[in-house]
Amino acid sequence: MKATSFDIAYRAGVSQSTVSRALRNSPLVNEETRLKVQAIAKELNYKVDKNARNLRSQQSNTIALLLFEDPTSDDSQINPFFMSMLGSITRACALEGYDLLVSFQEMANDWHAEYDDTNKADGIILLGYGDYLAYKEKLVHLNEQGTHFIRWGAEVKDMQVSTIGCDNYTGGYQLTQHLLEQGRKQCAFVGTSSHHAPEFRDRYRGYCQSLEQAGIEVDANLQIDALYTEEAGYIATKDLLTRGVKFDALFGACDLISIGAMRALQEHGLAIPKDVAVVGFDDIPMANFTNPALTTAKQDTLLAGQLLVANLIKIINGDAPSTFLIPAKIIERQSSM
Amino acid sequence: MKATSFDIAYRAGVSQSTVSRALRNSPLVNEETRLKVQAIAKELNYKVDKNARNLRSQQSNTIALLLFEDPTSDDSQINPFFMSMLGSITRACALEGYDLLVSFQEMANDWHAEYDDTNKADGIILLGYGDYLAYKEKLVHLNEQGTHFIRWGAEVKDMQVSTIGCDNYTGGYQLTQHLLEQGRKQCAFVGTSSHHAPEFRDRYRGYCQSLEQAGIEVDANLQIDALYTEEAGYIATKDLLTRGVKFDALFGACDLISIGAMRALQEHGLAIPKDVAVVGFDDIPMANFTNPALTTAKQDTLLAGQLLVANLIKIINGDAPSTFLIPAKIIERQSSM
DNA sequence: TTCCCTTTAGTAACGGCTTACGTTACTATT
DNA sequence: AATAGTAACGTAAGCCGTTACTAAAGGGAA
Repeated sequence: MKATSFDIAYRAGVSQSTVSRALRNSPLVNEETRLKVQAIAKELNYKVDKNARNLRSQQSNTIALLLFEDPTSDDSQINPFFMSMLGSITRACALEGYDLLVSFQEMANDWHAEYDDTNKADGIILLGYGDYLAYKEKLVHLNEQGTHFIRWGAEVKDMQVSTIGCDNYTGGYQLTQHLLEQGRKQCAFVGTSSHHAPEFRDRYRGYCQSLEQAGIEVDANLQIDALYTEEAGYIATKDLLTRGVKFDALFGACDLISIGAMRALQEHGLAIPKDVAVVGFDDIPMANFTNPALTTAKQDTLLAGQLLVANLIKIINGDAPSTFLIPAKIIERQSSM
Repeated sequence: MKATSFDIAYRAGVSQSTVSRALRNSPLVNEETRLKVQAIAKELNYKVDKNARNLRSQQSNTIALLLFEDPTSDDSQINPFFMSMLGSITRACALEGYDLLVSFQEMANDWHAEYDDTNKADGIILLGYGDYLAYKEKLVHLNEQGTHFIRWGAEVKDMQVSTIGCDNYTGGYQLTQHLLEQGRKQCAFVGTSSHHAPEFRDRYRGYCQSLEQAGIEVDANLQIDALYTEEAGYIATKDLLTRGVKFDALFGACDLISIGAMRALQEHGLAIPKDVAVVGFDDIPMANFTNPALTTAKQDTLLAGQLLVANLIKIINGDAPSTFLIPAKIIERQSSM
């Protein structure tokens, strides 16, 4: 049978409340008593019952991480970038003394009331892509309910929402600059530019800015939609090629897209980077192992995780929402040089 | 303020216990009453407080996943294979109605008393590599404490422990068979063969079995230690090459090792698969994107996750521990053909 | 009508902990 | 000596559900 604080109290000859205090190192209990209690607790292999503690103190010391995947993938791989985020968030939580509840969700579901409301978690981290409009609606709900949450991604306009995100705009700008510096003139952009994927849109805006600044007109024919996956990148690039569009550089809106694009290019007999220089975005582990290795904009997932967790805890403790942009760092590899 | 079952009881004109029953669809409450209660609950946006429920019912409907990483990596990438496992476990938990608490641990820590004991989780899933001896010791502790747990990996001898694992032996055998069928004669094995890494050892045993069966003597010079990482595979292979060992095939004990090995081979001016055929193990996402794409033994992570979760739940419900081996499936790609 | 069985609710006892408040025994103050 | 202050505990009231036990009402059989 599991020992309770009463068992300890009995053996120590003190009241149960004293046990509770002693175990929490309260200054209200005498050092001697405290040591005795703690010794007995250890002996009995006692562990505080988290449910009881949480119920009483009305907080769980737990953070819920909701990971949204794009709807097409049921059993397929999760984007490695989010996996990396998950890793750093896990670590950050551990450091801050919080437990982490992980849950994969689809946007359509009623996730917005499942954690904070039930006292299972003190706050929620939102991570992932998804239908942006539906998403925004749910964020409003969360705000109305007074749920503590923070999200990763591009800023949400017209709303007071804590957001940690990458500086996609500058990242997109710098990547394009890099391509131009390599002497490339016609740079394709594979990835949607619409507001449904705000991160991609911002990268696209950076791309446009760079081109315009260099006096190059943005050519709509050089942009083609693609969402998140290797397959999407492959198909879109294939499409571009069969349409006979000419380009000597290709900017994939995320690494997976770029990897798919490289596959399409190589199948088409094009050499990378000789015929087409390719860049991606994210710096997923794979990027370093493609052939040639992929130039990309690294998002600092370690920092991102730390900021997400630290700021969420601030929010839990009553601070106002705040927003941070993390700079992206260009990692130059062979695919563009 | 958050609504409690008392609030609902008051509005519905029934007792709080009736509310509790109604919300749990107990047959002890009249249909009409039940619908009324449920309607009010919905209206008030009521959610059961998990802490109270768990405290009372002495179970948490939560599973804890402990992920062990090899000690060298602090902020580096987690092995993609485990990430894939994590994904499938998450999904399996969701399907079974369990929440998932994720925690990264180091073997050295006191993880063996942190979850089940505190009623935070009903059971624990152990995942990852690590110092096997220390690990085994902790497993004994867990067993003594009556903790409900299950693990992924090679079987642990002399112990009653539920284990789900891949059939590493047969996988290793088949991969080697595959290499032999390609006409390769001298096959290097990069990966430790010691009992510290039981998965690797089993793969090595399969490798030996295949060679012997083909009448080829196992050459100790062709085996070199390497643990888990790309870097380790790179260094080990480099070592092999500088020692002037001749081989026309290379079996990496896991994909990351093989990827590192391929890097070393290519730097050394060797063509894959022409000069050296390479195979790996795991089928991590990267394996499909290396150049050339890596032939490997796919571990069915989806099935693995389901089995881990399903069997853990059985154990939680009082069933005896049981063990399953999942077959590996050879995925033939260009690196060996 | 009487007795018994069902159906449907209500009452109240927990689950194990935190913490506000009350109590006791001393020491310090005037 | 009377009073105040303090350190160190004890008492008990919750936190919010679940569920064993009890009760009331209605129906059918004898």
